[in-house]
Amino acid sequence: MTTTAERRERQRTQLIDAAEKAIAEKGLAGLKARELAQEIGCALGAIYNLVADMDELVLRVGSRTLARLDAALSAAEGKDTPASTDAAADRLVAVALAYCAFARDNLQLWRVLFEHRMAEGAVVPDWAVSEQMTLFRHILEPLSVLLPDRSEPECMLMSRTLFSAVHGVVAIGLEEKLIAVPRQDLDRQIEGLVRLVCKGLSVPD
Amino acid sequence: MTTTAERRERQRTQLIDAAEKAIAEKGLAGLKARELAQEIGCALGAIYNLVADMDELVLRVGSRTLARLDAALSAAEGKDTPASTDAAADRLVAVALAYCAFARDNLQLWRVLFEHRMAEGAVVPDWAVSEQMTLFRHILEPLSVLLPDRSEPECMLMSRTLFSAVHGVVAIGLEEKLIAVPRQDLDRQIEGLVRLVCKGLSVPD
DNA sequence: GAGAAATTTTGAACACCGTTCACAAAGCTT
DNA sequence: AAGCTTTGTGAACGGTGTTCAAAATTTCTC
Repeated sequence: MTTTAERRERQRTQLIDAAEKAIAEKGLAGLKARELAQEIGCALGAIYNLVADMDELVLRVGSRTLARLDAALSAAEGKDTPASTDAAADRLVAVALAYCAFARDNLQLWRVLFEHRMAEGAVVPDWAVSEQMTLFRHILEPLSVLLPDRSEPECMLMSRTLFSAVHGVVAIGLEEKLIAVPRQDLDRQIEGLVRLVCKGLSVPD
Repeated sequence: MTTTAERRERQRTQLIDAAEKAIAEKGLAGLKARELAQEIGCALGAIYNLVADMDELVLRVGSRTLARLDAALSAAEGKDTPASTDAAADRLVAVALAYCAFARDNLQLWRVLFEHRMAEGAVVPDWAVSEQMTLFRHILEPLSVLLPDRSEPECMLMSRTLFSAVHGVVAIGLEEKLIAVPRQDLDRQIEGLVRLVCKGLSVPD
């Protein structure tokens, strides 16, 4: 016997599935409540029994994307923790390139992680925040090897900066604006940037 | 005697003024056709005699923002072209910091430059593209001093990468997401990043 | 200048959006 | 089976950008 709660949970999953598919195919602007209702076979208003509003739905899709991104980055780095600075640099490069590859392969879903701003005044839920933070271990760990004599907060700060820098190159590179790094040069430029930073960090002033 | 064309041109300017003000105060989502019509004292439909659609209006506002950004960057760099690599690095730092300051002081208008994507299939007009390209001279010029033995296309590529990297740090830093570099550390991190890259570029492998 | 023709301005109407809510249907308890 | 509670429904609401027949205005012609 399927309880009401179980069925609802299943339907909620269907809804997120449909939303994920819609965003992947048509972008965030292509996410329509009426289409979703038709897709999962329920009334328009029923959607609001499954999620509070469209914002929550987008957030849930983002959560999935973040989980897949985490998996992709984990797969990219070698199993063992890097001991030498060279290995740490290699690992940072691998993570950056994996980030770029993921963004390319999941363009629309990845964009949503950043282009979606909450409705006026609404606060991002805690679970969404902590999900984002866990991703930083992929950078923080190798970076700590490169910066053995800096404090943990300082390493964290540098992690954020490095992430933001690589993210910027990827984000603008995957737009088709003319100011962008051409797609064919993207991987090379990203690797170059990360190696440049690693070299700069390990060379004394 | 004011001809029809003159009056129309004046009204178009009023419209862009109103749109600029609305975006600066309330963001891109706060740009409403009906409010603009009321603001400039014309009928709703009259807007479409002045611009083709809202996309064009946003583009025109962006054009103004780009012009002010160009002026801000020009003001930030010293008058004379840098001869030494040190001076070139200082200039790149100054430009990056000026970029950050401009973004901070013109947050909503600056965001529009990047977050606005054209409606399906519509192509960005040529004038908008060339405007963007001219901004690169602020980076390309000092960078050429730092990279005397690289080809011009290679310098251009490096310019795009460096711009994208700094842009990423600024863009994420000015969001209030927790993954961001804290605002108080932003300037320091940007300077650090640019100096790191400059150092890496001038040191032989 | 008067009248006709062309042009411009108007705002109601249209298509579409997310969201709500009175009501109908279904499920559950007694 | 009856009554009560929970859930599903889709028309309706307020909002958006855009259109277009008609009204107002300007321009042209004689």
